[in-house]
Amino acid sequence: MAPRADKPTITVADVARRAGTSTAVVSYVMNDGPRAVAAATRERVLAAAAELGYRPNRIARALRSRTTGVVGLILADSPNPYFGDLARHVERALDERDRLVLIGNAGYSAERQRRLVDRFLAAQVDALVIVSADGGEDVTPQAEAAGVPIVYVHHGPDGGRAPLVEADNRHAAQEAVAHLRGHGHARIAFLSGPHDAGPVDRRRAAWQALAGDDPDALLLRCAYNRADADALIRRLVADDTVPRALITATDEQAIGILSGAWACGLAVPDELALISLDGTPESAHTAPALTVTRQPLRAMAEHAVELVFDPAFHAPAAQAPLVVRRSCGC
Amino acid sequence: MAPRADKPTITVADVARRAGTSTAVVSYVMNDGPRAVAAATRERVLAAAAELGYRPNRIARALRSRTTGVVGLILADSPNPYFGDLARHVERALDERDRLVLIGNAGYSAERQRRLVDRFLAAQVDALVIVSADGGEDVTPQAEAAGVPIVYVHHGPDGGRAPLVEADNRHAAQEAVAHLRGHGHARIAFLSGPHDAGPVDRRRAAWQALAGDDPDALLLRCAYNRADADALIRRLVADDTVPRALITATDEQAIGILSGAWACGLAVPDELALISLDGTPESAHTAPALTVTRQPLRAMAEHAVELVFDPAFHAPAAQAPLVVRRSCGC
DNA sequence: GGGGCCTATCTAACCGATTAGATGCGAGAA
DNA sequence: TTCTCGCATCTAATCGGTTAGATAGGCCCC
Repeated sequence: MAPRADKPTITVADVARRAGTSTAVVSYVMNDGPRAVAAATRERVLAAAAELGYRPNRIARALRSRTTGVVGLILADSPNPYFGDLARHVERALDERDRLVLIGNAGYSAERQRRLVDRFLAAQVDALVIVSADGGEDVTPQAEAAGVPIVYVHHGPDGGRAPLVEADNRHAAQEAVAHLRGHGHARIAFLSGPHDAGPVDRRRAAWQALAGDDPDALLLRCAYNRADADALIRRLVADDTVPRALITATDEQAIGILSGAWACGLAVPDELALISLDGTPESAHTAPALTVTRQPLRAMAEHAVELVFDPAFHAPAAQAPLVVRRSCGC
Repeated sequence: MAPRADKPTITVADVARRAGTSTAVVSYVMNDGPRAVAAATRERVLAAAAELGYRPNRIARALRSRTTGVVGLILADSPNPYFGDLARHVERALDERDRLVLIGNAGYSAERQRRLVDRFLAAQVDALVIVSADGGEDVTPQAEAAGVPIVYVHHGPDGGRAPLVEADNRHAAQEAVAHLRGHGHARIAFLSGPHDAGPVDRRRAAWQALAGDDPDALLLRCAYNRADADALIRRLVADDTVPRALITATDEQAIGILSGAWACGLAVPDELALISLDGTPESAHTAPALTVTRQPLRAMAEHAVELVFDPAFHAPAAQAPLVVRRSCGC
C-alpha cells in the first residue's frame, strides 16, 4: 500500500487530557455510554473533541466490542443488472441502519465465493448477505462456525438452513399468463433458464400449470444473457416456429429476444407479444418498452436486511406488480 | 445486530499453547514474520493452527499494524451502469491485490459523499477511490488529514490536488466525428450533458472543434438519463428539427434517443445515424445495436488502483476504441 | 453523627495480534 | 577454559477504545 504520511492520531487519551477527565468519561460521552456523565463535563469533552478533530477509531472499537458495523455482501454476478440492482438496494438499506458494506463478486465460482466468505469472516463482518444466482455451495456452516448470521437473497442452496428471501414468483408468472390471455393468446411460450432450479423454476412451474395442453412444446430454454436469447429467437425465426406470445424469465433474455427480433424483422408486439418476469430499470427504455412483472427488489432487500438484524423476523414474500408497457401489445 | 452465538474464538494464544510455544512464534509463522522460526517449530504451529481451525483476526491485526487491507470505493451514482461497471473493474483490480472493498453510493449528494468519506476514514481504509460524476466537493483535505491516499476516477473536482484517471475523451470524439463523416454526414449534432464540465465536456469540445460552421445550432443538451433523452428526441421530431447524425455523450442518452425515436417512428440509422461515446455492455443489445467508442473502463480501473498503491505511477490516458455496430449506418 | 445510597468519575483490565528487547543455549574462536 | 556470536524463543509493551470495579463526595434520614 502507498506509504501513508504518518499523521499524529488523535485518541481518547488526547481528548481526555484536554478536557481534564479520564478516557472512560470520553467514551461514555461519545457513545451516550453505559454510564451517565454530568452535563458540564459532557460539554467540556465535546468541545475538546471538536477542537482536536477527534474521530473515534472504529477498528479499536471493533476489537473490544466484537462488532464492526460492517456487513459482507456477496454477489453471484455483479455485471448482471438484476443482481446489481438488488445489491444497490441492500446497500441502501444497510446504509440507513448505519452499517458499512464490504462487497465482493463471486462470479459464479464456488471457490471464489468460499474465499470471499473466508476473508469477510476474518474481517469480522457482523453478518453476511449472499445474493446468489444458482445457490452455489452452501456457506452456512462457515458462517455458523463463526457465529455470523447469514441471509440468502433471490436464490439459496438446496436444503440450506439459512433463511432465503425471494419474491412471490408464482404469482408473477400467473399474472403474466392472465394478461396475455386477456390479449387473446391461447398458446403462451415460456423462456426459462438452462436448468430447473431456484426462483426462475418457480416461475416456470406456475406458468406450466396454466399453459394448457402442450406445455413441453412451448417451453424454451437459454442462458440468462442477451447473446443467447438473441441467437435463440433468430433460430426460431429461421425455423418458422416463433410463438405468438412469450414470457421470459428475465429481462436479459427479453432484451436479447428484442434485439434478435429486430435484426430479423420480427415485429414486437405485433407478431410476438412479450412479457418479462423481471423488470430492471432498463426494461422501460427498450424498443419497444417491455411489459414486465417487476421484481420487488427494494422490498426484498429490506426484508433481507431486516432478517440480518432479527433472525426471527418474518414477512410474506413480496409481490411483483405487473407493469404494462408496449411489448405485450397494449 | 443479531445476537451472535458466542462461539469461542480461537486466538494466537490458543495456538501457541497447543504448539507449546509463545504467541510471538505463532505470529512469526503466520506472517513469515520478521524473525525466522525453526522448521520443526513451524510445523508444530501450522499443525496446531489447522487442528484448531485458527483464523487470524484481521481487526486486531489492523489495530496494531495500522493497515486494514481495505479500500473505500465511493460511487457518485451506482444505478448508472457506467459507474457500476467502472466500480466492478475497480473492485476486481483490488481483489487481485488481495484488498477488500468497502462500497458506498453518494447518489450525487455532496453531503452523503462527505459522510461516507468520514465513515470510511473512521473504518481506517488504506485508500479511497472516488468514482465521481460531477466532481462534487473535493474531499482531498479530509483524506490528507488522515494520511490516506485518494484517487478520483472519471471526473475530479476542479483544481483538486488528488490524481484523476480518465480516458482519452478528445480522441474518442474525434474518432466518432471521422466515422460519421465517412458515412457522408457533414452536419453532426452532439448531445452533451446539462453543464460544461468534466470528461463529457472534453468530448464536446473535441467535437466542436471539428463541427464546422455552425456548432451552436447542433449542440444539444440533456441530463444523463434515458427519460430526458427520450423526451428530447420526441420534441425534436415534433419540431421537425431532427439532425441526420448525432453523437451522444453517454449510452444512457443514446438509449433514450433510441426508445424515443422508435416510439415516434423515426428510423435509426436510416433517418438518424447515432454514435455513443460510452459503450456499456448494454449498447451491444439495443435495437439497433449502438456504434460506440468504448470507454476503456478496465484500463482506467487498473490505472486507478495502480495509483492507489504507488502515487508516483504514471501512464497515458487509455484510448477508447471505436466499436462499429448498426446505429451509425454501417 | 453515622450509616446507607446516589452520582460522577477514575483506574486498569481487556479485546487479539504484532514486534522490539531480553534471555538462553550451543558452536566456534581465542 | 572463557568469551563472543548468532539463532531460536520468550516476555511484555503496544495499538485505541470499552467497561467493570473501585473510589470519593454529597445528600438524606434516623
